[in-house]
Amino acid sequence: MVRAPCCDKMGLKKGPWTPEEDQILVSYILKHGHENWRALPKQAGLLRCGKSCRLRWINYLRPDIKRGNFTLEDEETIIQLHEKLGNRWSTIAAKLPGRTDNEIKNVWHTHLKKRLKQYQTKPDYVKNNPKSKNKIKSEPSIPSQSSDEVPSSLSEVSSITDTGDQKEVDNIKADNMVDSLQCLPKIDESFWSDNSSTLPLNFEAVADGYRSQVPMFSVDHIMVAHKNLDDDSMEFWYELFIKAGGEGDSIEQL
DNA sequence: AAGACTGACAACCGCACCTTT
DNA sequence: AAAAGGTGCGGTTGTCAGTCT
Repeated sequence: MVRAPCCDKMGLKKGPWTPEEDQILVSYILKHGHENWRALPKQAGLLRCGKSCRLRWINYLRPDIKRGNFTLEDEETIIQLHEKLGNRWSTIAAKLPGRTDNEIKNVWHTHLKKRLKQYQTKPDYVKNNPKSKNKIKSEPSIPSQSSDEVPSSLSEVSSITDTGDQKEVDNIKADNMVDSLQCLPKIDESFWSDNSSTLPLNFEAVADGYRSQVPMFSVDHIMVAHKNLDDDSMEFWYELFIKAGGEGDSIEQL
C-alpha cells in the first residue's frame, strides 16, 4: 500500500514550533483529548499535519515529561537496556518514566555511545580493578552477562530477545504499561477531594480520567497533577488550563 | 571580530504494523 | 480477505548555540 506523506499537502507548516502553536495544541488537547491526530490540527486551527502535532505533544508538550539532565542511574539503565534490546528506543523509554524515546535516542547518540566507546578502549586493569572505580566514577558500568547481577526484568527481556520472540517482548511492553497505570490512583470523587502527596504526575492520564468523569477542571487538580513543576511552568500551565475552560483561583492564592 | 566547526536536540521522513471498513 | 487509513517507531536531518581558530 502506498501512502502519500501527510505533510505534502500545500500550506502545512514545517519546522520549529512557535509558543503560540504550542499553546493552541496544549489547550486543544487539554480540552478535547487527542482521539484522532489526523483531524486534530484542523479542528484546533493549526497549520500542521497530525503527525507533527503528535510528535510535538509526545516529545515536548506532555506535562509528565521529565526535563533536564539524565542521572547516572538513568544513563546506566539506558546502556544496559540498549545492550539487551538494541535500538528499540520506545521499549527503553518505557523503563524510564517521563523520558521519551526521542530524548533517549538523542542522549545515546550524543553522549552514551561515545562514552561507552571511550570506556571500552580503557585498559582492562582500569575496568576490572575495583580500586580504580572512583577514578572512572562518571563512566557507566559495562553490563554484566551474569543474570545474578542483572535485575530480573532485564534478564527476562534478555532471554526473550535472545529467542527473538516478538510476541513476548510485546507482552513485556504491555506489562510495563500496566505497571505504569497501576501507579495511578483510581480517579473517583475522593481522588479529587484528597490532595494526597503520593499522587502520580502522569497528567495526561489524570486529565483523560478527569475529562471522562467530571465536567470541568479545577485549579486544585492541576496543582495536584503538577506538584513537581516550578513556578514559571506552573503559571504557564495554569494559563493554558484557564484558556482550556478551567475554573479556579489564581496560583498565588493557593 | 568573524567565520568554521561541533555538539545537542527538536523535528521530519519513510516504513511497518494495527485497526477499521 | 483485502484495501484504506491511522499510529508508532527508528533513522536521519536541520537548526541553533557554544567553542575554537
